[in-house]
Amino acid sequence: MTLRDVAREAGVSLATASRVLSPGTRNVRASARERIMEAVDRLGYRPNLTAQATSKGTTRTVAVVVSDMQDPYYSTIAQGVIEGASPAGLIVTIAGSGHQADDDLGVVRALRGLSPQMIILAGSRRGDPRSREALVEELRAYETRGGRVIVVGQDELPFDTVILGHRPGGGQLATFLADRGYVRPVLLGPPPGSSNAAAWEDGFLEAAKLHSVDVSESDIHRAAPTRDGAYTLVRRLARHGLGDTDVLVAASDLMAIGAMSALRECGIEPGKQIAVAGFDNVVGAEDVTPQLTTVDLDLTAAGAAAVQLGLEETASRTVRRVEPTLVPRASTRQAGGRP
Amino acid sequence: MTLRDVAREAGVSLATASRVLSPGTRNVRASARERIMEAVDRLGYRPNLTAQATSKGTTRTVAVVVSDMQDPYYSTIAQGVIEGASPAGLIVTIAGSGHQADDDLGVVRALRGLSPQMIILAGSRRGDPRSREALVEELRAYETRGGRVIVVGQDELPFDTVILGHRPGGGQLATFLADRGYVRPVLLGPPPGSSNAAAWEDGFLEAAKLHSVDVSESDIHRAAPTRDGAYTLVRRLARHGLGDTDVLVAASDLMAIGAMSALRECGIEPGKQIAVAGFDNVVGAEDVTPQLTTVDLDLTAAGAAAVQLGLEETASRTVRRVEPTLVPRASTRQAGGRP
DNA sequence: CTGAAAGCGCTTACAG
DNA sequence: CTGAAAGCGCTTACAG
Repeated sequence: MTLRDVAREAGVSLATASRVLSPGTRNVRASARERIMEAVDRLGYRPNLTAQATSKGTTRTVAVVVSDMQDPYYSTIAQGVIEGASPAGLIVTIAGSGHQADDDLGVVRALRGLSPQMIILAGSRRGDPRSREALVEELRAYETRGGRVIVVGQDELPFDTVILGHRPGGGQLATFLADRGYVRPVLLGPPPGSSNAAAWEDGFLEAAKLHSVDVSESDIHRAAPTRDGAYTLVRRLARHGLGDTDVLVAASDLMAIGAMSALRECGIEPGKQIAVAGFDNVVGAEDVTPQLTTVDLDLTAAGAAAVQLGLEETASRTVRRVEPTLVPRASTRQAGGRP
Repeated sequence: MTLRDVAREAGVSLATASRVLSPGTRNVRASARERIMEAVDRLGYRPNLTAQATSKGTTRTVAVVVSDMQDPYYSTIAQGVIEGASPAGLIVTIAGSGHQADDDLGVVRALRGLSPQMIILAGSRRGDPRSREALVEELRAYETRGGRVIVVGQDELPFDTVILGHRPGGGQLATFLADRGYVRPVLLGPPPGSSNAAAWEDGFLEAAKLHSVDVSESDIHRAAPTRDGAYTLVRRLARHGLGDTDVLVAASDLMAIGAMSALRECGIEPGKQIAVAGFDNVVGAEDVTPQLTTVDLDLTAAGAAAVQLGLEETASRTVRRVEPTLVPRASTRQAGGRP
């Protein structure tokens, strides 16, 4: 079933059949158009996208690069992309590396060969300068051939970007906690290398300082940005004594949730003896006990915004922001450690 | 940067350059091979996968079709696929529909045009017979052109299949609950149309009957298979009184978690007055209070198994099974409603 | 409005 | 072992 078959069936040339089926519908006589569409239906013709791609140099496809399929942070962005792409008739393709160690570079390389119309980079690992350089170069080359690249999250790459609310969200959280009387926070973040987490941390520390809440380097602990990473870390911390810590502030809900379980197992009631706050507002954040105070990033909107941005032709680097919303819940309802 | 450039740079013909770079590495003199590889490096040549695809009719790509990106059920299978595909040098592409209403058919149609080497169908919506017919036809056509299709989950499609433990898992759970003394279960399932849920239900009911636990049609309630679906349903049920129900058995952890929150808000302590059990063992199942009893399906293994199966040439329909494991936790620790 | 022809970047018999 | 040539399925100036 090729276009040639359709053309023959409709009694026209390959060229006019192509003209009818391609998006940029050129002028074709109505009768011819009809016959062709009929033939398409009758034959069950399905255009070969890869052939279109080698001919036009691009596919009506948007590729999303994520670091970890399993992390709700990424799957929510992906969902937003799907929702944004669907009305535009674009099909979305999600690629992620299986191992933490793999950087985004390899994935982008493979993806480029597929000639998507745009690449949305949602991964947030910063990587060393060397591989960052290589990544940028790879993406630039892709742009040169007409591709669009959109970054979601980090604000450090020279491409059109959708910035999430990590920084202001961290700030809102710090202000909220200070208002509630919490003055001895301990931060649970990922190891260096995540620009999202860095923004969150900066935002938090800045606002904390403004409210005279002192957070020293020794109050910041780092672990793999997963449920288990935080769980293990907090078990260890609790063993050594959490001192007069009055609130645990995690870089993600997943980490916060792991932290809560660890506290509980160490005989510390989360939300009671020590408050807990997360980040992201994932499904499930309101189902743990106590319900988790967090910051909603509206990741779905961010994903959709990325597609929109990719559909536009921008003259220079364009940045779009998605605003965060503080979601206060029971895990920070008790008064602080000190009045 | 095309193969032609590489060939010129290496002083060979397009043909031999192609022979060196293609997987099925035919005999090429070592010196030529070296010069070509050098040229590839020097020029930063990246093969155009879509061109390869139109020429060979297939891409070294595996496409996964899911119903909902956000559901951990699907993202875990996807992760398994990625892990299975990576060593084989296949890049994976995940496609899902944004809306519940869209069936898998449209996605498969679009995907076919991309000529992946295999399509892994993880969606579990059964759809009406008509669209099922169309889906099968579409996939058959794809197979005819050399593609491989693997179904994960449902056992009702005429293709190679990886069967998950919904049926035996449901049975294990029923047996376990009966042993614990629970005799008045209420089931929380999705609306008809999910074959996974149907298998789970069958397995549960069959084993329950074996243990003289009676479950009538009126003990089975249905809602959207999401956290919110179950939450809303259980709020409603609780208002009308849950009677002497002693355990809520949900078709997924997500539903179970929503149910727990609903119970709690209605003044019923989950795990205490009414036990709760889930299915899937998602991240977070051990972080709710009480920790959730569930069944682990090993979805990662299933995803990897699907890729393996797709790599093999099977003579006739081949079925692989992944065994479920019961994970007893605190949410079913109390004695049953009746001794 | 429409067709014949060249071209997209690669692969693969076919003939040396 | 290697090259010239045909072909994959589609698109798009070019010339009617």
